[in-house]
Order: sequence, then C-alpha cells, then structure tokens
Amino acid sequence: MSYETATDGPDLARARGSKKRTRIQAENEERILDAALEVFSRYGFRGATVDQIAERAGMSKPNLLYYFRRKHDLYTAVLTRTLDMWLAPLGDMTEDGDPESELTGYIRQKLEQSRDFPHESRLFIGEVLLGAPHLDSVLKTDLKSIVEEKAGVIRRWIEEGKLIDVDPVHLIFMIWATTQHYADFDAQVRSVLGRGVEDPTTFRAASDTVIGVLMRGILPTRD
Amino acid sequence: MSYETATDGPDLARARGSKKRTRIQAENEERILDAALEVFSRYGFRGATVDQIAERAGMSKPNLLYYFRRKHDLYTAVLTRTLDMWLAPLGDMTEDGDPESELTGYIRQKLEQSRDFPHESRLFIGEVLLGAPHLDSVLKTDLKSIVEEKAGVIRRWIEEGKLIDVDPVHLIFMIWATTQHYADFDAQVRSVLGRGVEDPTTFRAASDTVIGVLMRGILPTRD
DNA sequence: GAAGAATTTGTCCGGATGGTCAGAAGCTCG
DNA sequence: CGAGCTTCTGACCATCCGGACAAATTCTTC
Repeated sequence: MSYETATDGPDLARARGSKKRTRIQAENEERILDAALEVFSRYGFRGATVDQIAERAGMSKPNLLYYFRRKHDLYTAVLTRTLDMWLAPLGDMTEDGDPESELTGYIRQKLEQSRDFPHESRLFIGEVLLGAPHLDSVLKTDLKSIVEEKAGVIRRWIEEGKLIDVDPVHLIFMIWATTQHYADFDAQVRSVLGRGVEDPTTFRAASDTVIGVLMRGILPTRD
Repeated sequence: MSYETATDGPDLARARGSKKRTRIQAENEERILDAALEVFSRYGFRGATVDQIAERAGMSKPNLLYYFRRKHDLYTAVLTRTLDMWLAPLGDMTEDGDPESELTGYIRQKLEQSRDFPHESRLFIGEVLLGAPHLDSVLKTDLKSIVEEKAGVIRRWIEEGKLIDVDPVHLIFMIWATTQHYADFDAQVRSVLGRGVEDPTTFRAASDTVIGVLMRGILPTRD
C-alpha cells in the first residue's frame, strides 16, 4: 500500500492545474535555475552533473529533483529562459530612427550582453554546437521569423540608400559572430590579450573596433 | 604468472624509443583519429564515449584502447592535429603583397575551412568553450605569438596608410568570428537560411558579405 | 613454417551518475 | 495546536562508461 498523502512535486502539481507557487517554490526554483545556468554553460549538458548543480544551489540532489524531475527538464527550462533574453536586443531595433544609430545601438547591446551575461551566451552556443537538439524547433520558428523581420528592415534601409547593398541575413550573422565572440571564445581572447571583456579597456577596444569596422563597412561613403 | 610476450601497445613502445610504425598501426591510428574527430566535435569530450568512437572506427573498444590508452590521450591527439591546421592560414598572410589581397585571401581561406572542415572548427570551439583546459598552454604560447606577429604586420600596414586605424588584434578576432560562425553555428545558420555553407549559393553570399563588409570597413576610402 | 611479436577480442571491474522511494521534518491555516 | 500538505533527506538502485586483463588470433621474419 503506498503512502497516500505524498505529492508529485511542484511542477507536476502545477501541470495538473493548480496555479499557486509557494514562496519556497519560487525561491528554490530561482536558485536552481541560476545554479544550472552556471554549471550547464561551463560543462555542457552531459558534462554537468545534477549533484554539482544541487550543491551550487545549496540543496540536496533529491530535493533538486523534487523541483525538476529530470536533468533534461532543468536544462530545457534554463535554455528557454535564456533564449528570450538573447533575442531581446534584436527586437529593439526599429525601422524608425536612422540605421546608423539603430545598428550601432544593437551592436553595443550585444557586446554588453557578452560582457554581462557570458554564461547565457555560452549556454546557448553549447546547445547550437550540438546541433541544437533541444531547441531546433524554436530556432526554426521564433528565431527564423524575427531574423526575417529584421532582415526586412535592413533591406528597406538599403533600398532607401541609407546602407550599401549587403545581404541582410549575413550581416546579422556578422554582428552576432563578432559580438558573441567575446563571451564564447573568452578563453581564447584571454590567452591572447591577457584579459577578457570584463576589463574596461578591452571592452572599449573591442567595441570601437567592432562598431567601427562594421559601420564603416555598411554605411554609404560620405567622407 | 603473467603472459611474458605481451606488449604495451604501440604508443608506449614508441615512447620508449622504438620508432617503427607498422602498416597496421598507421592505418588504425588514422582511422581512430578520424572517428574521434567526428564524435568529439559532435558531442564534446564528456559527451563522446569510447565505444562510440571505436564503433565508428570499425573496431572494438579494447582494440582502440590498445592504440590510445586513455580517452584523454586520444582527445589530445585529435586536438593537437587540429590546432595546427586551424592556424595554418594565418601563417600564410605575409607582409609582402598588398593588404587588400592578403586579407581577402586570408578571410576566404578561413571561410573555406569552415565549409570544408567544420568538424575541426567545432572541436576547437568546444574545447575553448570549456575554458580550453587541454590546450591552455598552447594558446598562451603558440597562438599568442602568432597573433602578435600578424598584428604587427597589420599595424605596419596601418602606419603605411594602407589600412585605416583599427586595433589589429580585435580585427583578427572579427575575422575569426565571422568566418567560423558558419561552422560553429551551423545549426543556427541552417535554421534561419534552410541551408548551410556547404551550399554554393550560401557560401557565395556569405563570403561576399563577410569580405565585402570587412574590407570596406578597413580599407582607406578612395571611391 | 614456426618462433616471437603485434593485434584483437571477450569478459570483467569499479566508480560515477541519473533517478527512485519511503519516510522525516517543516509549513500553513483553521 | 494539530491535520494535512509541502519540502527535504538518506539510502538505495540500475545503468553507463572508462579502463584492465588474459588469452586468442594474426603478422612478420628468418
């Protein structure tokens, strides 16, 4: 005879319809997600262990598993939370306002993201590296559509003669690549420069160079 | 009583001084390294299993371990082999010849590398992502020195007025980032475009955009 | 063609790790 | 203050995986 009063954990309970989150739940889930982000981004999905995450979150493994029943659930949760933030700056880029300041602003935001949220960036690239098995569908829908939308904006700027003729999608790729580089390849950057982007001097040089070269590369000549 | 005629495996034998490699050794080590590259680049060090690599190499796990006694040895071997190739194009860039064709050539080579050897590129980034534990020392010596050398070349070009004033090291980072993006973020590129760089049209658009924007971004105006 | 070395395999081991489970402890609210 | 729910834990299990080993098989060489 099984123990009748036992529950199935907060996730399942909520999945069944009860929508309340207790104070303890909210706190712990937050702590767990933060810990998971750090560990997953550093060691990858397989490299991370549940014990490790639990320890960093300051709780026992079974207790962590009480909140997220499978390692995989936890990973997905962190990933989803991250993707939203990752995409946010692109959404800010609007057709009003001139291309120069819009694009410069976007690039700067991405660089700041790399500096301030390297874990998120690395978590994301780690997933993509593995072929994006957990968010393939999201990439093919959400990501694709926002890229297409913004590519449209850029294309209109080009038509108006405000930018030289470049492939908008590849331009976006270039922006992503050059900005994320400072988070994703942190170890490499650090080996060569002796410091990472968190160093103000490095950040300055990086943003001047990236913004300088990219903008010069796409703005019409008018010197 | 142990089996007296048993050997210690080819690697150890060679490490002890005997320099011969049998035909079988050469063939198998090659097969193993190829298999290891594919598996490691796809799943990362921890994600890859020795069984998996052995299977792909068409041999049993103990037999693979006969050639590389530890998973870690195998990983290091693949990584070293890869790093050399990864750095090669940069070495080709020489101070003679004009900056435009030298840099354009370099960028094109890196793009071709991304297209033709994506596994190598991904293996490398996977390692860097994890903080480059296995090749930290190599990065801090070999990589650092070649980057500094080439930064010097670029700096001289700038002094001669052949390039605009940019930070050479960050420029090199930009080139690496934009070119490797097509290998490392393959899954993302594919989600957005529906095809990867192996597609000639995509490759064309990518190289036109990357080379176009970067070169326009650093060459002095003369329109 | 046989001695001896190189290569290959089946089997096994121990540690790590994801996940389970029964119950203990803590909260909350009447 | 105590019933009933939520939260937490120690102990445990099954599986996966790197690696060891002894012996079988295949090469090489004389």
